Amino acid sequence: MPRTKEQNEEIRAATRSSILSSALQLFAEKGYAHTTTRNIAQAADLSVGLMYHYFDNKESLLQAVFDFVMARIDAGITAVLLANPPGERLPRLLQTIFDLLASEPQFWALFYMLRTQPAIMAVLGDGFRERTALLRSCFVEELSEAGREEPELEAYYLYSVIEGAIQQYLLDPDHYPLAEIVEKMIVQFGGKHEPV
Amino acid sequence: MPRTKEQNEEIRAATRSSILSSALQLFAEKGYAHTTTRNIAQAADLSVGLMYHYFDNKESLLQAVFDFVMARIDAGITAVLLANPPGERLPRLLQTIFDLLASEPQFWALFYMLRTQPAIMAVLGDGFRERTALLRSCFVEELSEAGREEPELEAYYLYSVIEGAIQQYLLDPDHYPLAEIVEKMIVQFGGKHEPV
Amino acid sequence: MPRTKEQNEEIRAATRSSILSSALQLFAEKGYAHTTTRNIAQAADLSVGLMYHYFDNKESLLQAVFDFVMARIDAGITAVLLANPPGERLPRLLQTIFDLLASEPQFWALFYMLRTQPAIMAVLGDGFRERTALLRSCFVEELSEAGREEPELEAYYLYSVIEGAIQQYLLDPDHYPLAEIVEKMIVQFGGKHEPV
Amino acid sequence: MPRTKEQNEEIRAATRSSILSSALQLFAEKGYAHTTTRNIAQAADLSVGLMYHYFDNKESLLQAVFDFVMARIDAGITAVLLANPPGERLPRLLQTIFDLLASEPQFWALFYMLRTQPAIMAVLGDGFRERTALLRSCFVEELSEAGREEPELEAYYLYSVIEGAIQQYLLDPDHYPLAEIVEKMIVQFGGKHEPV
DNA sequence: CATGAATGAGTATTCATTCAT
DNA sequence: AATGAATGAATACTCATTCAT
Repeated sequence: MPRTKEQNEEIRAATRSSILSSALQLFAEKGYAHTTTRNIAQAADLSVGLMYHYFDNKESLLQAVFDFVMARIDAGITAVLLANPPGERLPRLLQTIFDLLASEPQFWALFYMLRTQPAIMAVLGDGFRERTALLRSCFVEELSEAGREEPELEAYYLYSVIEGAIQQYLLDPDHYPLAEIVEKMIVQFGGKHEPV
Repeated sequence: MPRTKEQNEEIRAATRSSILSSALQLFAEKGYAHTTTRNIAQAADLSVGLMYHYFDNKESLLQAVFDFVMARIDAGITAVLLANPPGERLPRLLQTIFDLLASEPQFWALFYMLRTQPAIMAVLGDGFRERTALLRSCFVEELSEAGREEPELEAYYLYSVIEGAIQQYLLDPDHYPLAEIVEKMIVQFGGKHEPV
Repeated sequence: MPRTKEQNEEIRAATRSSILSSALQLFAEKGYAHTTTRNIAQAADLSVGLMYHYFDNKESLLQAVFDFVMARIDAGITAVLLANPPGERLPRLLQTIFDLLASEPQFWALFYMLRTQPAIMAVLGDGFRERTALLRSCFVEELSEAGREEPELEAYYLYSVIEGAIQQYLLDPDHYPLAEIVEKMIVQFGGKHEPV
Repeated sequence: MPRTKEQNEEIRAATRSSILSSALQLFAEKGYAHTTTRNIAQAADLSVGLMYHYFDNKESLLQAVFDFVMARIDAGITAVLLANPPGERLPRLLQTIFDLLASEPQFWALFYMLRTQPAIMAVLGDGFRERTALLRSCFVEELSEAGREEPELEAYYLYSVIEGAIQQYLLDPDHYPLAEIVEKMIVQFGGKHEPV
């Protein structure tokens, strides 16, 4: 008797997810080029062949990992946007981003690793630019609502601080004063602008 | 007639430099992993074998390229330090860094590409951390001299803005408002702190 | 209610036949090596696993396809032999062969595709040689009955023309003058030999 | 001191030729799909990598082998055409073709093996059709010169006998009466047509 | 100093076949 | 009878590196 469709889909979902997280782990740890498909299969405790039942090739696995990571990030951001009124979201957004950094540093390590690889940007470049634009436009809206004078420019600036902070943290997590830096960001951008 | 020693050394220096700049160009363009030694040799217009007379292997060539780029950056920084008194160097330092970014973006592209590659950080990691610490200690000194209250923390923050700005610019050079961002940095960190 | 034995056998026969014709189609279209078992299963609209209930492996499926094709050819030949007296069968045999070529070219395409593959001839070689010998001995008998002087040699010659014609036709069905060629064969070999 | 250009070209020519003949041998013996690149390299007594210095990939090696075989066949045909006046070339052409068959059967084995493989015909198909058309037009000319009534049709017929004979011979070289068959061809097509 | 022919270990990918359900 | 998830051996191809000349 064959497995039912539901059984199969469960199996597929579980295996797929196992491959994805092994791949994420390894890509972040050793880099895309230095991670072999065999590495991934071994880490996910399955055969190479099976991996290819789930993903067409290494590149589309990368794409899927990227989407997976992005979905995680998006989920956090969306939750903040839904739970807070415009103009008060910035501190929460920052908190969300940096909480994720502390809890899942490999997400961001992967993110930046991919973003600086020309060969990979050829594949994922548009995805990256879209994300960046999206998040920055969030910032613009918040800064705008908060009555800041140059929301566009400040959004660029803020985005730069965030990215810089994330990467500095990843470079040396034990010494980078993440909490204070985040607080400083919030002070600089998060409070309502009180004109004299 | 055999070449004199000087002629030989000149040739060696020129060849070496040609290899280095070809490698830099290609690494920045296609990434380290996707650049073959043959690519580099062709770009530098010499045989693969000869390249191995100049560099032991691909990794040490990378190391040399890195040193080459760093020397270039250091030169600019040192010049600023020598030409200006403590407490007034910050704006010049920023200007120097971002001038180099505009004129030689591939320097920084390579810098960040390498820094996000685990496999490469295993080789160059210490170099990176040293540079970072060095430049940040410059900032600390300047901020300290300028009478800022939390020079250490501000140096971290400033460093983060700089890195973020550089990478945002590299991601989309045509739209990133580099000049305004730099100006904003100078306003935030470069002016003397005037206590009320 | 479980199926009766007859129902089961009917299903089996139908499934088996469906696999066979899918395989024939695909082998002829893409070649044996380029046809995957999955391809065949999909074309026959069943699972890979089930296919292996019907055929032990790809090779034995090929064997079965070959037998199937041969049976088809044999049937035509036998019918001619039964319906006509010795000495008058040659034109009908030719007609039968070339009618089948026009109606089911993939039979012959497969036939020759297999026959020129060393790896396949290792498996099917004897079968091929037997068929060839059988058909040629038919020719010998006919030519002999018809009073030709060198029936053995002429049978070889005739057989060669037939094979050449089939393959030329398969190479370029739109231009090869099949009908005229067959007619020429009949003129050359099919008429009674009238000694002066 | 590097090798001179001539030395290199000599080496390249020798190696290339060695690869080609090993590939021809193996393709003919085991078929294209069953011959691995490693097989070829081993047979030519060199490394896999080196093979790829000479041929871009397996397919282009096949193409080169095909061209090589064709050049050999062409050479024979051209020589006959040059050495004999129109109208008298047919017997010589046949002799040349079948001499080559006897001396280098693997040429023709390869030829027919390739021609019946759909996947390969996708690559070499045009080459095959060109050759066929060329040789047949030779026949047409000869038959025409010789005053035969239907040179076009006879050329098709003749071509078919030739192909059939070659393949029958390859199927069973020990028993196929090649010499007699060729003689018969010459009798049928090679003599001047003497109208009553 | 200079060349490029040569090596071979390493990698992504395919596919016939098995087997738990 | 039926499914399709799972296996892993096999294969084309790449590339850093060496070395004879």
